[in-house]
Amino acid sequence: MATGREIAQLCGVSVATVSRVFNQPETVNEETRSRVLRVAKELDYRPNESARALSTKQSTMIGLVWDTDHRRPGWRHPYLQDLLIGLKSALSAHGYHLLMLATSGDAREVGASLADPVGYVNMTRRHHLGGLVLIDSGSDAEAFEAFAQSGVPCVALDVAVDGPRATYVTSDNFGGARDAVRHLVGLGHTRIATITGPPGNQPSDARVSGYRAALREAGLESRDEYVVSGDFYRASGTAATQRLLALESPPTAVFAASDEMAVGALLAARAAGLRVPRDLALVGFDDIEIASVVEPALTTVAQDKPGFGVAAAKAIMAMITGGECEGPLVLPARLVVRESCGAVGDG
Amino acid sequence: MATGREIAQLCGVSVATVSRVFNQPETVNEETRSRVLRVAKELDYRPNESARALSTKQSTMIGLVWDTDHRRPGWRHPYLQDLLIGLKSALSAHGYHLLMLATSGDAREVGASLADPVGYVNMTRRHHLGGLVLIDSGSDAEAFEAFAQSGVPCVALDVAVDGPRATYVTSDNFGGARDAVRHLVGLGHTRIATITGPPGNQPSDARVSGYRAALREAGLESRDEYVVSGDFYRASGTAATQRLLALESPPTAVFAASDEMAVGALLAARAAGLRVPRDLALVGFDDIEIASVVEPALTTVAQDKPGFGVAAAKAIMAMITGGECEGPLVLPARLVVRESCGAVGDG
DNA sequence: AGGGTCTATGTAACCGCTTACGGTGGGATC
DNA sequence: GATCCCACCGTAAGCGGTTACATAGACCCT
Repeated sequence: MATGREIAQLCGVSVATVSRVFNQPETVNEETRSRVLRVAKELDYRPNESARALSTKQSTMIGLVWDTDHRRPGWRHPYLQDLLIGLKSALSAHGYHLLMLATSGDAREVGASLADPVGYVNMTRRHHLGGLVLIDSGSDAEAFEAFAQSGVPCVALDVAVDGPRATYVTSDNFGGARDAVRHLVGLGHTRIATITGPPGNQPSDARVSGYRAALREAGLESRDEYVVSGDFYRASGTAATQRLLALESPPTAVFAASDEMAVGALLAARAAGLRVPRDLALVGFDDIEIASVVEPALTTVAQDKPGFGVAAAKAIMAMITGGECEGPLVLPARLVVRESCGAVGDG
Repeated sequence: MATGREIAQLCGVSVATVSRVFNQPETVNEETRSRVLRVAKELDYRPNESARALSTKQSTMIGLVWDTDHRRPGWRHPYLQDLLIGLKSALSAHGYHLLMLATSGDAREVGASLADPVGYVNMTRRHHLGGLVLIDSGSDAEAFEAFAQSGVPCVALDVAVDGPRATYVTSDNFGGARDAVRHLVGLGHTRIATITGPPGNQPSDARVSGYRAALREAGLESRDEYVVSGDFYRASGTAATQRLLALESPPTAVFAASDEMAVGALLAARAAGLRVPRDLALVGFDDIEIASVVEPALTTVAQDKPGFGVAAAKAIMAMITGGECEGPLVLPARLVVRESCGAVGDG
């Protein structure tokens, strides 16, 4: 690889000038600049990122904190791939790259884990990362708080954080859930239950609030027995539905806080001999791929999946360049009506 | 952040000694070493990766080449998430991180794209990456070849590459397909068709070979009209199936080279008033999440998804440390029998 | 003509770590 | 007791950039 020094020699200028050509082009004479650029192109010069980072104490990398170790096996993030696509393309536009931080330690003690956010933060400093993207991995709000407080620009997904240079992006969980339940209400249901995510999980809590709000609006009482908690996984949706169906006055419609749980509910209904949507209407949340494929296709609340990545990237870049961080970013959540709610084709 | 110099001063040693403590511990006196380590711990010292990389011309990062830009919208890699989990955990064990390289250019010409592998390769040198992981993104075999030839250790997924320090990891597509079709043969089918991936796609080609081999074994003739090509997407599965059903002597069983296409086939069958598996048996490939959820659940060939990541990481690390690169790694592909082939519970 | 300004460039220190090379002291060897 | 070896450690030269500061010339003004 050609170095700046070589270019300098070939052009008869100093390395400082070469550096300036790339960093403050306006300060160098038109003719000199083009000469340097030409030679640089000929030599296929690429500035050494390590040297640059060492010198400026700033790299062109953003860290991705995604803890996979403590997950339940079988768990899949509902929209990781789209998120990455969005993140990557938005960061690319600024010349930034995404660094997936290693989580477990090794002999050299590179390690970091959510249990030890300090480790991550130090990784961040080690690599002079420009910022951090935190992917919600359950109920790690406390751990995330440590990141947010560290002063490193960071944006969390699906969990509210507070810190000097921290924001978060999340869907309009409240609104999405409210719309879903409104739709059910509009279809004539009065006994509407909900299956929630794990207690304390923020998106889940917001969805429950939306559910409650829609009931209130409609003048329907909200019964505690109709709010049963799951954990976002499919099996919990099945179990929750079984409990609901065993009630003295079982619901005629269920709003599940995740598509996985909605599928679980579907299985439970099927097992109980109920037909969906005729005997039990179902609405999910997330709009994962499965949603459109199950029989009947799942009515659900879709999130702007790549939008998460794009929004996160924008927020990070804003903090890096501007310094000020924006307030929480909430993305629209849109009800997509399919078959499981009994209103095919309706909006 | 504490630097090596600070530690050196506090310990009354030179920076060289501090460096040695971390890189060649055996060359430094027991007592000195523990003193340095203690102070390092107190100061929460973390070596500066940029400086280290600059000095050694080797970073602890592996590049991930995953071109999302030229993809059809809506396309999702069948097992990206598992792949990443596997990759990440295996790399972490060696203290390595995964860098998702930006693909599109910006003002600073950081850019790189599969169309310009040289760009990526330069990114690689810029960051002193230890190696590259190439994710198959269609039929980019030619582009990948350029990476493989660049001399950077690289391992490709699902596409054979050849180069001084390159290997690839793939499933036993041939064996998996053969098992699938054998199973169909064992069920009594004699008119078995296949829906392939895009022509030239290596996993697809191997699956077709497996299909042919199983027919040959069974003494069944392989008719050209029974081999219709798709593109891995769902819609192509539907279209292909329609063509197959319109044949004079339509098949009674279809082996699709991807689950997405199998689902497409399912839809086509349903639309044609056929019941699966009674009127048409179906087997897919990949075992994506959808497979177990559709009605009827899809019999398919499962790949060892996290295994891809782990194998890729191992191969890379072997090349980095050992120098020699291993031959192609082929992971087992296992037939999982569900309902769509008509042999529930059977092995 | 002398002084002030502005532009374009060079000089050199520095970022934090690695490593080749050389030096020191103590024990073993003859 | 001179020699040699070895374990341990320091000195200093990089790695390839960035940037504060200095310099030099051109131009304008009084």
